Amino acid sequence: MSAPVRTRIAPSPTGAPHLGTAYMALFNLAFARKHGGQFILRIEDTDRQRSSTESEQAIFDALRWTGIEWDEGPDCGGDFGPYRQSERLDLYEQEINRLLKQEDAYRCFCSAERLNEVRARQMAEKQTPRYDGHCLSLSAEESIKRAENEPFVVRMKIPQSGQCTFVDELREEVSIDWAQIDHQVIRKTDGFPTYHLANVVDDHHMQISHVIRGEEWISSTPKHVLLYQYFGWDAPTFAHLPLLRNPDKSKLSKRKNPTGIFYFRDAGYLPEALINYLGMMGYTLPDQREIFSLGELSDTFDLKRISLGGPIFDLAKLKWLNGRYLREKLPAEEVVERLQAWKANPDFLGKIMHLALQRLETFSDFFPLAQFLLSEQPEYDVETLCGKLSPDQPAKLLKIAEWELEKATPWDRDTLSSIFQKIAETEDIKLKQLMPLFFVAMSGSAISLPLFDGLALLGPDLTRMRLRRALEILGESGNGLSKKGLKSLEKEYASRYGNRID
RNA sequence: GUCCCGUUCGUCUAGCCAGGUCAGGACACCGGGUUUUCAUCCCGGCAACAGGGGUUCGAAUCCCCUACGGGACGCCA
Repeated sequence: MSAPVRTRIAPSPTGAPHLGTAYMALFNLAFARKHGGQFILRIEDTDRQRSSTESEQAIFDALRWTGIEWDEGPDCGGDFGPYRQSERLDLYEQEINRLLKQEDAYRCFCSAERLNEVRARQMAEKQTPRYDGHCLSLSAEESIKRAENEPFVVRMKIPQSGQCTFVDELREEVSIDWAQIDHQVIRKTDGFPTYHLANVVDDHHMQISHVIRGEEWISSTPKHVLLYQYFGWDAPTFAHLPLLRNPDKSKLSKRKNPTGIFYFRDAGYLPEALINYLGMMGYTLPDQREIFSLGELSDTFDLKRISLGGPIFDLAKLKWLNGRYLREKLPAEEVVERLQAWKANPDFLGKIMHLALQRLETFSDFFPLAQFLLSEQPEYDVETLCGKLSPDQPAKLLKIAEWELEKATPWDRDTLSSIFQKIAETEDIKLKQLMPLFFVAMSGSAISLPLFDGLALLGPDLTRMRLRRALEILGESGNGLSKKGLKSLEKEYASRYGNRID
């Protein structure tokens, strides 16, 4: 008589849709399907600064592209909506007030300055940074009164001692001392709930039965468990999956890997191969077959078969798999159709033609010119890349461009153009001298189609990989950035461009 | 720093829960064959139980310690 299985994926619409989202979605979906349950997409847009509707749309598009489908979500509705947290504020407010009334939470009026001081002192004394409970002693009357004209946050109370023990489906019991847990803010000054509160409230109200999420959440699970207790709700079953890793074993990051789902689309991978590959990261089907569809994964899916070591995302194996799909799973006619839908269509070729036309004498001239827009990565040697620049310059300029391009919104010709002009100015170098480097990094040749238009067509994900590849080539030839050089460049960049690297 | 999680070939992993196979498969790499080239395909090879201590007739498998790796420690999620 167990409750129906309902799983969810809860991405926040900040930045480009991440591979990790597809990875978690895949297992949530497979689990739901296996048990005849529902899979829900919920948008966690409680960060007002960083959330955007473009990003939300991109999540829909990216997941749809991979072939992952959700039963309920902001775009398709469902019986437990709305599925966008920014549309559920009343519910959170009501639940927060309940916690306040129960005295399981309290208002905190501490200033950011004071909190920073406290944190700095604790760090200096090598303690775990934690709220010191300053506002905990406020009386109910005083708290309410001050709230009328002072900004405040709401924090949840945490037991003074003892530990929280919860069951993770994949590792049995996990225990964490309450002393490790901070008095988590559950309502921000702007009135929005934080992740922890909204997540628990929504999972309950949406009747989520299994929370299958990344390992990074293990340490905050006690907060969630405690919230369920405060509310008097049954907690869902938790299962924390390993995190995808970079080749150096750190958590997969776009600094070291392509992590945007669109990278794979734009670089010419098949969604079914990508999904298949993600499915074999940390998981094997009972019969150990390596080529399988989402449906086949779902039919036999068993959470317990997940292996806990964080798998390294290996492009080489993904490519091999993609090749097998291309030559074994799809008929040639369909490959042609897919190829057309990819970039060999009038729309995309038209955009390139717009740039190439003046440079054509015959049709034969077209594809060589367009090649860099149709390939994953052009080839060139380090001499071509460096051109007339002094040896220490290319790496520095490429790195700065990589950082500056992070901020390019929208990703269009004019934005890109102004970014490169800014770099030229700040570095006190003529744009004309600066450009050959980027022409080569992007197209493999100093002579190519207009760069900014080209980059605009290429998109941020492919562009980033090309910059990185150029940096890699420089590194191999001994002209790269040393660890130290990178550090000092970061500092220099922060002061000169007024921007931090995060 | 503190806490939590993890650890089988370079990489993805099977085997572990219910101790007993030359520790199996795949990618990558190397060699050979097929192919007018290349790729595909086929055959072969290289290569791992992190270390130490227990329990046991017997440990990759169970227990403990150490090391290493990762994650978390935000009014981000």
